[in-house]
Amino acid sequence: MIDIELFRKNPEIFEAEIKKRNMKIDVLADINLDKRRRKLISAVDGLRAKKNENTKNIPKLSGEEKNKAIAEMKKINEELEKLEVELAKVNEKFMARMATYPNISHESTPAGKDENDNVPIFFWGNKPEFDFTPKNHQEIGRNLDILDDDRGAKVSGARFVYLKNEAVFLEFALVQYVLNILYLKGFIPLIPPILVKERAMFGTGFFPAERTQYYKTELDDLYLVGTAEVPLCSYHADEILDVNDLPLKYCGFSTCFRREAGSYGKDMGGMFRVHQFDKIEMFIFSHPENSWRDYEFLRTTLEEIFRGLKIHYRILNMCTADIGSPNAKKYDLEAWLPGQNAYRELASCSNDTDFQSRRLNIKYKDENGKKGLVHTMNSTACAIGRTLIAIYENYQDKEGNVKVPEVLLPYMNGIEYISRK
RNA sequence: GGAGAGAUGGCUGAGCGGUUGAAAGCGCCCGACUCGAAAUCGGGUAGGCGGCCAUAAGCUGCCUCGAGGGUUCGAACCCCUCUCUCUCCGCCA
Repeated sequence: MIDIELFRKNPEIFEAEIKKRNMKIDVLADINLDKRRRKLISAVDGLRAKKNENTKNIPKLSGEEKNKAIAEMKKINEELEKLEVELAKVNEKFMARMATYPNISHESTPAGKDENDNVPIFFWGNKPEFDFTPKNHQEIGRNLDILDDDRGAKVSGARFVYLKNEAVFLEFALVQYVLNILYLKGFIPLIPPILVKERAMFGTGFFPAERTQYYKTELDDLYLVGTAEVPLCSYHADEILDVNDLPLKYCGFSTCFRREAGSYGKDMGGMFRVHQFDKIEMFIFSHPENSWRDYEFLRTTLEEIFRGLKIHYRILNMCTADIGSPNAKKYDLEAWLPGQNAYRELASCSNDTDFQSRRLNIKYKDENGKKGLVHTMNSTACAIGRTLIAIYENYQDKEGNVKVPEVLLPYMNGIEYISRK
């Protein structure tokens, strides 16, 4: 949610932002709606003040005078009710309009029309060289009997998979490896609920913009989260954090569910784009003054995880067309996938500044008792499915076997090589 | 799923249908006392939305006692619905 006071006083900031993001919003119409709304608020408040005054006087009156006062009150009530109904309507409309406004992007976020305008800014490692044609993860996974997407489809439908045999150990090895790194950096580990109320989806900015992307339970008004970001951020909803605890760092392991509406035919087969996957997510509540410093820390932490796995990647500074509406800035980490001969997104890292904290009412209080909205930021630490893909494709050999990355060996029960059974 | 109890400020906990945004206590902040602290004394301590105003300070109006509706001139207090929490029973990883 944007700052309404800022919107009112500097609408040009939002005009510019909307243009930068290629969005179409009639800012002037919303400014006028706000004017109308405030006029109504004044009128309603005035009538209520009159009413409150009469309420105080009535007990002191008696007889004819009292009856007169009561009659007047009835008249005020009629007038008030009309105005209140109108105000409620206007207010609701205005708030719904405000909910469609995006966050103000950071000055370093490039303006762009599509994914071609994302700017690669860091590279690490080199493309591995093969003296054979590298296979894609689906082929590798099926051959080694560590990925079963056919039966996933049979049981649950397209875009569902079974991880099998060594893949299961790899998942838990990745979890161990990543959690250990994060724990040493002061992240508090959480395993959050993944079925959440609508408020959590709205508060984190996934609603109303991406409503169709998420599963809703039929009997209860609960939603399956698409990322642990939702319960991690909502964890401190309606709380005032001690400034000395900032930056407050959490990491959460969760299964993630995405409907992938609108991506028909894209990345079919295997487990690149699936409805269900597990992920470790990092989340930081930060003091606004340190927000951009903490955000870079998040990015370097993410990079450290992938450097340990020795997977070649690049970091993109995402342009305004590709960042989410709550994001002020977003980096994507794209790993090199030899089987696809392409860089593909494995992780993303966003600073949402005060957009989520305003919706979820998350504040800090400093030594002087001053309160302010915290900044929130999140990053993938490890999306298991896609990281497995990167491991399969980068660590494959001529025979189609897969070597286990060194950093995972301590957690693999002696498995060093995944080969055909 | 069945039965019962409850939801009031940072916390505990009072609240008669009409100066109750809310007693009291605790906590916290400021001041006095002290070399300093404790104790004691005095004062202050919710949030949201508007208006005046310099997007400050300050002043001021309105709203908020789980949520929504109803009764009433007037509701924290009466009525209805919902949500949540707790206890017991049943079921269950």
